Amino acid sequence: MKSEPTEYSIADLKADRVTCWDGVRNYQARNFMRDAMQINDGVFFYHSVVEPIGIVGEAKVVKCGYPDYTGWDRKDKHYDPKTSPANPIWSMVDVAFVRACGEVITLSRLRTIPALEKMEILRRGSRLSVSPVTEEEYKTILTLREW
DNA sequence: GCCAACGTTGGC
DNA sequence: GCCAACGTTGGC
Repeated sequence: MKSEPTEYSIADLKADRVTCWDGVRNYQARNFMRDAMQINDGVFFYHSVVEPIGIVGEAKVVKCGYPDYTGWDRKDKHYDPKTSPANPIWSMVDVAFVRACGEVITLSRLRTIPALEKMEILRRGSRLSVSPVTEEEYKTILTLREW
């Protein structure tokens, strides 16, 4: 799960302990949250845009896909007039903090790992803010450092 | 700050 | 239903 740390960082998640992953307004990313993510699924928290870019921690799913109610909140920055309580379009999950990396696992390092070659987030032009990680990729990333 | 890649919109 | 125009994302 990708986030710009100026918006929401791993430190924020650590402080909050649990957060709802609201504001995703992309259908593919929504589908992963709505249809695929299950309770206790592991999640890597990725900081984008701000240096150093990369994986900064681990979280887990504690609540499965449910309507993102910020979509029909006119005051919310992710307000979307197309959605409503009667017609919920967007979904979110809740994730809980698990642990932070002592040091960021940088994007440039991830790109050097052959086992991660096909990972969605490393695909050229990938812009999905929520993307799948295979079990093998997950285990590989866990070996990259002390957690 | 640039720009490639991608998703969305809307005219036809 | 096509596709040009536009807006956004995000690495560099």
